[in-house]
Amino acid sequence: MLKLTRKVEYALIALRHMQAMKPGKLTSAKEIAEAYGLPQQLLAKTLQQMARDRIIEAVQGPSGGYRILSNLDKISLKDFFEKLEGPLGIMDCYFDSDCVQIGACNIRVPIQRINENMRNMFSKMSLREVTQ
Amino acid sequence: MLKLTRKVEYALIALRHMQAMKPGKLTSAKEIAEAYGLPQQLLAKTLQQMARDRIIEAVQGPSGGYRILSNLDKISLKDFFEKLEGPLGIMDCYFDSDCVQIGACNIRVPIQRINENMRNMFSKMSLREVTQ
DNA sequence: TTAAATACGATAAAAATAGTCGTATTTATT
DNA sequence: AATAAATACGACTATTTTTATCGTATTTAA
Repeated sequence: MLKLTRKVEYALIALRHMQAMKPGKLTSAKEIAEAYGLPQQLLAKTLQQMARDRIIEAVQGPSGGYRILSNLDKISLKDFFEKLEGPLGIMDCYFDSDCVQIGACNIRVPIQRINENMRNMFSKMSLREVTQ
Repeated sequence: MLKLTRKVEYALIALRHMQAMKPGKLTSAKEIAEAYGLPQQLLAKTLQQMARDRIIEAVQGPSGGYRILSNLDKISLKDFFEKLEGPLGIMDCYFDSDCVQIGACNIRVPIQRINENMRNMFSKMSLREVTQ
């Protein structure tokens, strides 16, 4: 309950790994996968997604790989989570509107209050705090 | 991602329903299920669990049902979630130790920092804040 | 005695997550 | 120019988790 997905987990591991290296130096998906025993293909997809989101930069070809692109201080955990996994909320009704409950539901307002607290909390934490 | 389960959702709906009634009055699982269009048996199990946890009280026999037992001000959301779903944490490594990573993992410490923040946040919110 | 309610283990169904496969593209190296 | 090592990514499969149902027992008011 209230769990992160592997995708996010692998992303954090990879970022932390990249951050520990000399600036500008590239790391490949294979290298990270072997270092931490992660499924390479799945990790690669996660890295590709982060590249699309401009968090990291991808370099193709042999001796290619990935390196950190953004300033991780400026990315909140909330934004990071949402880039990888979509809207952050304790319950779907926060952004879905196809809930069958409609009028009957009696917890929508309190749930949104919890959501706000969560989003607020993750807004205040930067990605660097986690990766450094 | 970072979602509540239905069990918790149903529990909150039920609590809120009971709280809106005259003190001491009983409500049945059937009544709540019909009012909010929830699966009765699953809701019943959730109510039974809350009864075991002494959050609500169960009365058997016809004209039986459930009613609030605890002072909801004194139950934190953290305790409530953990009673229903077990330890609250963004990742299993917080309480599991059978993670294959063992030494290799490089995000255990930062993850635990996030966990602490989450637990702290939910410790500060009472169940009543959500149900009132 | 009956019926309406809780209690709960076992199982089934559905959904979400995790992982793999195959193939295309890019590009440094030879 | 050919090769090989890397990223890119859609489609698919497997696994796990969540959600829901079934069946039966127990309690107790009427």
